[in-house]
Amino acid sequence: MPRVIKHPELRREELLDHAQALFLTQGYDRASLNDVIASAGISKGAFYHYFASKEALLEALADRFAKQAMAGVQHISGDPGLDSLGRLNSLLAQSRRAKIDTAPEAWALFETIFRPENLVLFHRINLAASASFTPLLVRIIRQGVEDGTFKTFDPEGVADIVMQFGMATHDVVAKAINGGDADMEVAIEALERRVRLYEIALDRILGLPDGSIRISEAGYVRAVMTARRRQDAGKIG
Amino acid sequence: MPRVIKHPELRREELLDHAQALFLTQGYDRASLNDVIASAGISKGAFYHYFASKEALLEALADRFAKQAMAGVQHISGDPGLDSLGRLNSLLAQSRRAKIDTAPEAWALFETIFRPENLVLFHRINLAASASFTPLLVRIIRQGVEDGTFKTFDPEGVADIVMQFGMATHDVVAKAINGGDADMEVAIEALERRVRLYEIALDRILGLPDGSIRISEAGYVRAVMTARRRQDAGKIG
DNA sequence: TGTTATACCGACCATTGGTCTACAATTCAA
DNA sequence: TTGAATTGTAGACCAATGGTCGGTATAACA
Repeated sequence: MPRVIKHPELRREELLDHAQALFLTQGYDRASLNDVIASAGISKGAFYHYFASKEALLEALADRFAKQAMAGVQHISGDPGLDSLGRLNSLLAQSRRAKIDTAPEAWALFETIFRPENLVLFHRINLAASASFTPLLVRIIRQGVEDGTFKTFDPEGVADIVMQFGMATHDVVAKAINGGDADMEVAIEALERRVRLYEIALDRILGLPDGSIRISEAGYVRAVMTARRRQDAGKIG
Repeated sequence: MPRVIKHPELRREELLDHAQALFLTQGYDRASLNDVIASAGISKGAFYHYFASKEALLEALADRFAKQAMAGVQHISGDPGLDSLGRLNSLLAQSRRAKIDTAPEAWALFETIFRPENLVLFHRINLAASASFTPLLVRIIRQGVEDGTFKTFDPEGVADIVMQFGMATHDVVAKAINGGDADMEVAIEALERRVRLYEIALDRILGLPDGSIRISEAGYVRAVMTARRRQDAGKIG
């Protein structure tokens, strides 16, 4: 094979790109290291020059996801134009949008991504995202408790619950898809219904009137997906 | 190796026992099939006579856990001596006790069990348990909604949230242990605080006055663990 | 220019989950 | 009691996996 030398940063990103595509479509376990390096057109030696192990690759990938998702969210907790509830809503909506936007392939490949073999990857991503988001969340909830908007004795705990709700999406969709009919529409329906439940649950946990928390923009998932699909169809057809 | 033939049921259970011990202490991925068969003193051929794959072994193990956990819980949803809230409380408390009792090794090996490598196993156990518990939970919640005790538009969703809370224990403890100080006392403290939060969260999600839901029996985990430890110490010393 | 550091290659390795053939132990009909 | 079918067991074998290693080409810098 010809020897091509690239800027390290670039090569690293490339590797992450290929790993992402493979991990998302096949799952972390099923996608072999050989697949990754073949896809990236690189040798084994080169790979291990950049990552200490397959595990480390996963870690790095999750980190990148988390970092991307955090972009443009940092400012919210200090935004003077918003009250506590506004900040919380803003953060939730943004994080949700970021989640969907940073991995649109994943959401487009709805049926394949939400499979048990992706548990590990998803968990890692959420763990990384959690590590970044939680402090922000906690700060906002604390502020809300202090100014009397929210009512809870355990802001960290509530923040964790919020993150849990986010992670649970995976299981909700997985259940809708794998359990019986593999209909995408049904899965989306289930997802949106669940998000509505989470909103109200959060309202009540924080002692707010029903309807205060607004996570979802109705139809956003569907919009992203169908846009993607049209795009893919264009590519293939 | 000498050829020893055992009653199939027995051998199967034995295999599950050894698998359980290894999976719990080393994690599903790290414990190799060879480890399992070596531990069980059996050949590869024999193993594959009982299980179609390593995956199937995991599945069977999770099923066994779930089945054990379900024992003595079935009757609750029809208990005429309890109202909706009583049934829910009874179910939650029982399931929690079952969870701890059926895998006391796991809870005794607190530090080793709550590690990332056990994600897969834990998820499988909870999935299996979930499949059994959820219908019961849903039935109870539905009853409560009908008789006006609970207030929610999505009983299935609330049931899922309850299961989520149960599963989240893993992450709570994992965070307390892996993140910084490996102090067991701290981990238990965090766990019990979290359970209290879940209780109140559930109260509010279901539209009940704070303090209605009672999942925990304070100190139960600690009691089981210290008992175990004393026992182990006796064995070693 | 020479030399050190970096990026890269690919043969090689042990281990893994899994298959297969051979054979021993049981079961049970004749 | 015999003997064929079934069930349980052993272990050699397999392809594929994640990972190592010695070596080489390119870049960076003196």
